[in-house]
Amino acid sequence: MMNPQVRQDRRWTRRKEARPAELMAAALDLFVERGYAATRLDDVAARAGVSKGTLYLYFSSKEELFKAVIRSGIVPLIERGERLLEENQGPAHELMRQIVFAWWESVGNTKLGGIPKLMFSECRNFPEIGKFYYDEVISRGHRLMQSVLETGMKSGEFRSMDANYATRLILAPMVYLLLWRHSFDFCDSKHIDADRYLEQHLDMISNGLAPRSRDQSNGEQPAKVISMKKKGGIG
Amino acid sequence: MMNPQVRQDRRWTRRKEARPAELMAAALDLFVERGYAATRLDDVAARAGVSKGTLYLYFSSKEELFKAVIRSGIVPLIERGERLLEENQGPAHELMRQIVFAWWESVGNTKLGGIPKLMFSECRNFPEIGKFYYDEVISRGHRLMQSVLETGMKSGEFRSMDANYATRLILAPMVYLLLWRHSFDFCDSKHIDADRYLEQHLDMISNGLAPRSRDQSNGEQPAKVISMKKKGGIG
DNA sequence: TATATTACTGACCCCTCAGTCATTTATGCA
DNA sequence: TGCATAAATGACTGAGGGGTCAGTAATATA
Repeated sequence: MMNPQVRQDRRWTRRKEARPAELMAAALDLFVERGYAATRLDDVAARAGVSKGTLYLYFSSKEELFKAVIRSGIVPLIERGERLLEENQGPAHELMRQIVFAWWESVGNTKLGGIPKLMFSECRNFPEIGKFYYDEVISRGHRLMQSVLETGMKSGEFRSMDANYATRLILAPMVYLLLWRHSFDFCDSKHIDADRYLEQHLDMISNGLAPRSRDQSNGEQPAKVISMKKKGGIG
Repeated sequence: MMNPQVRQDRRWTRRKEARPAELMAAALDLFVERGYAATRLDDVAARAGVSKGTLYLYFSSKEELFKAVIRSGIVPLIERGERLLEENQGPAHELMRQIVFAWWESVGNTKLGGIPKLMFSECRNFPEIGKFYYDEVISRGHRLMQSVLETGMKSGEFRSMDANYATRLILAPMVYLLLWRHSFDFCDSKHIDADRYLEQHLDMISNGLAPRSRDQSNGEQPAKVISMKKKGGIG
């Protein structure tokens, strides 16, 4: 809409190349803010600086627009993550740090962070898109983190455990942070500081709740104190 | 004839007392399955075995029905959680176990588990309900877990750390499990086994990824190997 | 400047669905 | 048995919004 040439006299200009991206950006904003159903195509078009008719020149339906938003927004990101892993071979815990913060900077802390929220909300209504997102984003992201974990286990940096579930448990608080940001954060007087949250996440998954040797000595073996073995009575 | 038991000849019966609960149950199912906007009141009524007109005898609007579903479904649960904590005073790690699994049995593994998903999806569209849910459920649940954590820190069972963020990090994978169940689980060929997932969660937050002493010795201090200190190069 | 092309507009169509209400049916009571 | 009343129905209404298309204005070409 902001053409550098002086265009005040023109009612509109032809910008075939730029329209789809602008429409998708506008749609992303509104879908994230209001959800799929509550987003009106008139509003999407208005935000992109065109009329609804123009929107239909580039996207054949609301659902197609939705698909395009998801695809174009997310696929480049996961590819970037995979490249990042290939290029670096440091210790597993360092790789994990890097992935966590790179993800936060390129997804969590940008408007793209709204996409996961959107997908969680809508994937039951659009199973096809849900499957696409699962295959192209979730499972690839999962594989990425799992390979880091398994590397660390092989090297002895991490203890051995079920890598599938451990991966889910590492990713869960990250995704949860995103979902929180795009839902309840507005109710929360003390907003989450993402860096601290992620920092403490890394700290907790590596060190757990166990007291460090220097912290405290209460006469019991830490390993015994902190183990939560199955189905005990409540004492 | 005129036998109250025989009702095949009646087109419908008067059941003033039972209707609201049946309508709310039907609405919960459909709201969770399809989201608020995509749920038709005709369908809710049909599932409850009445007509749409009857629905409006008991709820003045779709939004009021939604509020009623949330309120009636969730408030008893959090109260139960608070009672559970008051009644028990075992070691912190045992209390945590109990809360985690009690929550799973009474919320996660029932149809009530759909409510958090619903709230995450819709709270931006219904800020008033979102605030209500935040105050009456989220922050109370948070306080519950945080008090367990702080107890454990005071007793030396847990190391000391920021209790607010630690609480979030403990609750996040639990809520995430719920959200997953109600969104992407249908795409996932290997469905999450909730008990194993929660078990491993308790294990990870207490023991972290650090190798246990008996697991492996690679010549470094475990405390050093597993610590993920800030901003290192990738080596 | 004249003509052809096409990006873009916006009024309109039509269906869906929240919400209404006149009517019908069940039930308590005399 | 009949009447009064409340519970339940389902056809109806009107607004909102997805989707269309005849027309208009910008640009390319000559």
